[in-house]
Amino acid sequence: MTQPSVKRPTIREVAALAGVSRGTVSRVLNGGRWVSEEAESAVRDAITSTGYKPNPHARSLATNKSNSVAFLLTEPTDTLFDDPVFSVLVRGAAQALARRGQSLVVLVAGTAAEQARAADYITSGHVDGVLLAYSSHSGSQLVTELVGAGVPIVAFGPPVGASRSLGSVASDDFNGARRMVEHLRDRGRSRIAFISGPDNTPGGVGRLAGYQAVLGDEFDANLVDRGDWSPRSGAAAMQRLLGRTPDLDAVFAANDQMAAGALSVLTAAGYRVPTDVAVAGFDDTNIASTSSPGLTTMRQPFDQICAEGVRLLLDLVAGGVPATITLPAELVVRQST
Amino acid sequence: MTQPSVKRPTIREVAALAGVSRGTVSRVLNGGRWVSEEAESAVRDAITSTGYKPNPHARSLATNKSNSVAFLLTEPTDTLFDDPVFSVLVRGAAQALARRGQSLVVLVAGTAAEQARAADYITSGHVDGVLLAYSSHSGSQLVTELVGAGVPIVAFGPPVGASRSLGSVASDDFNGARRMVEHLRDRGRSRIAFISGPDNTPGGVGRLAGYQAVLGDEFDANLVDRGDWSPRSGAAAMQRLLGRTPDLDAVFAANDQMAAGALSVLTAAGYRVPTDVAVAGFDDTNIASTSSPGLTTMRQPFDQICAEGVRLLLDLVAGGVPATITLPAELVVRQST
DNA sequence: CTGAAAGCGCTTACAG
DNA sequence: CTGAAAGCGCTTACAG
Repeated sequence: MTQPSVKRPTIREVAALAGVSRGTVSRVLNGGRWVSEEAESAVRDAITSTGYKPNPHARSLATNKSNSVAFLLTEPTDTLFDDPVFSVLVRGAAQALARRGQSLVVLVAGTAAEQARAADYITSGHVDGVLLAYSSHSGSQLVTELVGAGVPIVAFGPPVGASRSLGSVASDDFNGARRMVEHLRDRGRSRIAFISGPDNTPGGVGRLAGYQAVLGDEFDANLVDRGDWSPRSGAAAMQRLLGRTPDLDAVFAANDQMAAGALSVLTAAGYRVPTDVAVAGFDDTNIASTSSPGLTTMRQPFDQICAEGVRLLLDLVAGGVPATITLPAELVVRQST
Repeated sequence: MTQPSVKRPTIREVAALAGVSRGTVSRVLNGGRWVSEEAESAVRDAITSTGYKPNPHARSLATNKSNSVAFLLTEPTDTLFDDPVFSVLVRGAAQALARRGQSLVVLVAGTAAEQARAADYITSGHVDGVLLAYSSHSGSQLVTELVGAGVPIVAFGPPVGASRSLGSVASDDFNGARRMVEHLRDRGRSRIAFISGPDNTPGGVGRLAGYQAVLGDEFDANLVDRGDWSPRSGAAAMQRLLGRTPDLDAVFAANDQMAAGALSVLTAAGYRVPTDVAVAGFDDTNIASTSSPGLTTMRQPFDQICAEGVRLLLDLVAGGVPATITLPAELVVRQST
């Protein structure tokens, strides 16, 4: 037996109570321009006394704006979603949007079926734009489709591929990686290995390039291996590196998770960290402060990244042009180096 | 210069092309009952040839259903959101909802202002119901308000407080904790410490009770300390425990994060894990498999939890009554015990 | 099984 | 500054 709940008040009730037309109420609701002071205050009083709240669907229907955006995840497995970066981005984006009266819909689209559904959902008008989380090739077809449909999109991470039509926000991977390698050198390390992310991945490219840039002539391909961002892959890469270059005295992984994986392999193999081998990561997610020893890492300014990403996207929705924003990463030194 | 994009086809175009009324198209769209085969196929053809997609806002306005639910986070800080459990729940809930044609809106409401905004958002009709993530006292006022407004709610975690009006889904904390303590005893441990979550917290209560139940007469209050779920708090609790009961030979934390914090303190203090002290957690989040040594833990069946939570909530939205579901947790043994 | 019509609750030119 | 009215794109009794 549901409550015979009284019907919610509509703009009609408010108008009647305030003694004005519905149009006037609407104008008050939408900024209050072209409304006399008396009318405005009468309307505001009527709103509070009736407890009126605008029906968002009616509004969206009339304006053809949903006032919400999608957070689109196109990675296939749990591997990447488990990445703490995602929860930080989701939270940050939701908060930044809320401040502007917009909301965030989470779309998980790893499988082909999910991607088809996501494309449908997005192009149906449920959302005004899309925040793209670390999308690599796995989502490229979907992204291409969305771009073709004219959907405003901003990617977290450096632009890849169709960058002309996408906005993007990222931390400065190149200089961040350089900074970390310099830090390791300052600590007296000379055989610095690098565990990169997957090829062609946002983030993967720039960090490797930064590493190479500092090493210059000393660059040794044997000191470089690759993971897929997961801790497990970092551990495997570390194993291979130890086999190939047992004289390494530092390892810098392109994210914290792989660094943590590398750390556990080193520990298990009897190396002391940082005495024998220094370990460094990238991101400064909670895994960095949690592992023992604590992980030295480059902190991505996630709050800023989210705020700028949201701003960029809403600009695009309002008819602006795509921009690319790069923000500096900051060195955070802990016990591992 | 925006594309002078052709207007999207509406139900009107589809009806015209199919040679039927808009009502008939609508019936096809909504299940196809009371529609002749010829009419149905004509409509379907018209839909594909026009590329028609229903406008969700028009539909919501007419049906008074939003077809989306909120994922509400009422914890104040980053501490808890950093908890990997959240990203798992968000992802799982979003996927379970997508399968049913519904979507998930993320609402972060830690501050009072955010909670007021969230209440407004929810009661405005943006969503049909709420998935409540691990809400303790911090969100109780908001929850009370929502319950009062008749909003369907399902909580992740065992019911606390106003359980009569909320549905809930949780893993079996009590028996899960019992199982873990028994495992530690099987491993020959006799001085088993426990790090609990905050008082009155869903999850915190049952796990502590399970621990106590196994120990019975041997229960020693000195072996129990408390954290706030964060790694840092687990480390602090471990420190206190070591000071108070240096003879402990195992520590069981109520979640993986606190276990990881405890682990790092033990390691730093020169204890060998598990030789000197065994360490166990709860949840089986990625932190458990990442730490070294790997953490023995109780795995929560998150996929099931999400699926059941969504089912329950949609039932409630459809007029059902609140139910409480408890799912078994599973022991996962790694190197730390 | 099907169509005509009312209704969902807003917004927005258009006159004044 | 304000009201009357059309329009946004669906759904759903109601007749037939």
